[in-house]
Amino acid sequence: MSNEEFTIGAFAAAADVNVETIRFYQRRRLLREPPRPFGRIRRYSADDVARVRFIKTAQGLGFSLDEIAGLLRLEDGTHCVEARVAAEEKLAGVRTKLIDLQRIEAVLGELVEECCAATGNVRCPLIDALQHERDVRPQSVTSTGRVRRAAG
Amino acid sequence: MSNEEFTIGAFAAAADVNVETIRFYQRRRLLREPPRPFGRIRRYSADDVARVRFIKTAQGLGFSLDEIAGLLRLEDGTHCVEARVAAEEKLAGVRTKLIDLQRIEAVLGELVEECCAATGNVRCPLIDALQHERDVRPQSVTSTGRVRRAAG
DNA sequence: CTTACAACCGTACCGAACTACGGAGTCAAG
DNA sequence: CTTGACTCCGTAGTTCGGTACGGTTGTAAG
Repeated sequence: MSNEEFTIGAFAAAADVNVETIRFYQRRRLLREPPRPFGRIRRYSADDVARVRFIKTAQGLGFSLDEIAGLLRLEDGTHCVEARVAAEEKLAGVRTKLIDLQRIEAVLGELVEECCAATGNVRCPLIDALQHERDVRPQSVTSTGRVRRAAG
Repeated sequence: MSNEEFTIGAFAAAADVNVETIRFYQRRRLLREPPRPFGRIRRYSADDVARVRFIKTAQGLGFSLDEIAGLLRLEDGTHCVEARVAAEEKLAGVRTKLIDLQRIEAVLGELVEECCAATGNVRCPLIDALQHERDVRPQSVTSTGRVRRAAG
């Protein structure tokens, strides 16, 4: 099942990415470099393909390559306790994302339902949907609202 | 409630981004440039802050600035029919993201629960979680698996 | 054994999304 | 009415995530 069957070209095609992307991920240590038996060509397995697809999916969900590396490290069996702590943190982040996405989904769903029903609406339902728990008032450090820059 | 009360500095601080990010978004037409009455300084409202927060949240969910511009355009009331079609498309994408996130959540949750319970697992549950419906077999265009590059 | 297409590898370049810089103008406090 | 922090604006630089290029080596078909 997970024999080394793919050349890098077939591997890239199967994972639906560029060959250069594979090499790039190898440099970033997101993918292994399979052994190259005596100056021969490397071969890849279906597991590698799944791994790349996972990376791509996670990226689409807003995770950076560093974060994805962190997720992938969770499962390698070693450093059990750290993994648990890290997993809990990731989980919290994932659940926040889920809530935000669900709000967007709800609003988009309504938008499709009602469509033009609400003419003359001034406020954006999409933006309002994500208003939860954030403090938005001016910080009035001076009477004119002068404050230090945020480290964006 | 939505008076023009913030200078750009206070605005950026309230939205937790860099001042330059505000200007950048204005150039990208993601944010309005409030009028500048006779060589005076611009002022921003709490609605502007909410808009920036929305942009940042949507980015964290994997939307590009162009996609976010599309989402924001959905709500401006005009072009009703196109908005409905666009919203339906966005909704489909959002639901895919939701499913993937839920799978990641489930696996992370289990990871936290069971932790080291499963020693000697070879396959990654995280990756397996996202295996749904994707075709992963080699394309064997020739007997050696030579195929065109994917346009990553 | 040639020949053509891949793999290999280092380096250079690319677009997206910021981030910094510098010089001129604004403005509130002293 | 000066001073210093802040705004404005154009342009240049940075980081992230690839993508392209070009020369060398591997390899399968003829």
